[in-house]
Amino acid sequence: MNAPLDLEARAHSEHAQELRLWLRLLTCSQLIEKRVRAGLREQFDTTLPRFDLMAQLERHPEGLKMKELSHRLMVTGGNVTGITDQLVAEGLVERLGVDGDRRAFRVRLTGRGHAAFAAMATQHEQWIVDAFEGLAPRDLDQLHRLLGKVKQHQLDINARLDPDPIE
Amino acid sequence: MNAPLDLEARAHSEHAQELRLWLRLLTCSQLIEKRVRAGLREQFDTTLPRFDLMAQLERHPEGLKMKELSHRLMVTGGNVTGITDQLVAEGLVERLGVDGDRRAFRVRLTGRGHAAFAAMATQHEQWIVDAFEGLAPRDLDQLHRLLGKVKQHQLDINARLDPDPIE
DNA sequence: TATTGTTATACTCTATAACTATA
DNA sequence: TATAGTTATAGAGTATAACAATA
Repeated sequence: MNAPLDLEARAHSEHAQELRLWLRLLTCSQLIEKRVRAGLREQFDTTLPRFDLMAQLERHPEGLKMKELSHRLMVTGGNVTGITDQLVAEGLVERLGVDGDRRAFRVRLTGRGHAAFAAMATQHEQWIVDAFEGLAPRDLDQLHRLLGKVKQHQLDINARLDPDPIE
Repeated sequence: MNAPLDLEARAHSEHAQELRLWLRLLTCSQLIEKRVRAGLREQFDTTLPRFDLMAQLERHPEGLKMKELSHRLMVTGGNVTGITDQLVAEGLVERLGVDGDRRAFRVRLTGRGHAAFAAMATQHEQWIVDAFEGLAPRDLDQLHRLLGKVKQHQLDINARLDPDPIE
């Protein structure tokens, strides 16, 4: 993996404050994400989208429908089918029928899937703790709070651009 | 594009503070990046890696070697070759010889490339200003400062894992 | 021998659109 | 007609490894 020398080169004008902030935000998330992806690949032979799908299912022991997964993971339906197929083939998740709608499935973690996710989540948590160990708890709080404003603003923009509210 | 409902579902344990911060950071950067990528595609028929490569060259009017681009963009050499080939084919960048080393090239923006980048950069800047318009200047400063700590810590970790200093 | 850059290849992730089956 | 999910396809983005030319 190369060193991130100069991604911030994109900043160049009178709105340099926002640009520099964005490029720094992007660099931070890329650096952390690269380590997480590499770790998932090397230690668990899996990928971030697969981990994220399993994380959603761990939160919803009763299972989630394909459409719900698609929404929550911010990807289109075909991708969820592909990732789910892989996980089904490995016995980590299963598709169950939905009462009253024979078109739909609930996708749920199997026992093996739950155990496998627990092992990955423990390691994942350690990577993240390491990534932020340089910051005081007060800094963590402040960052979380400020990023909350940023996140809410993005959601507002998306809602305005694409008035497709959450069911 | 779907709404990012519940990516923060990954957080689940006693280190919830770090996990929630990480997932929020990731969500923010994904939301902004998706809009930037979509805009570059729709309005300029280009991609983020191409934009980033041109941004590096704009900063270095004398040109950069392929290896330097690879380092700065955090991708491996083959990718830089591919992106550069596209941009050369469109007349936006050019490869020039390097005195004293016939293996290497300098890659440089052409006049057309410079003009094309200027138009994209103006629009890009507006997307980013919009993305952060909900925050007070004071918040922007604070975020920038805190993310500076995060970034530095990631660089320290990478330097420790991969002692491959910048030439 | 090491380095610069290219080529070839493969894999993951993604979006789009056409499709099947149910509703 | 509309919806849930699948399939097929194409393209972006990436890494790896083998290679040619030069140092």
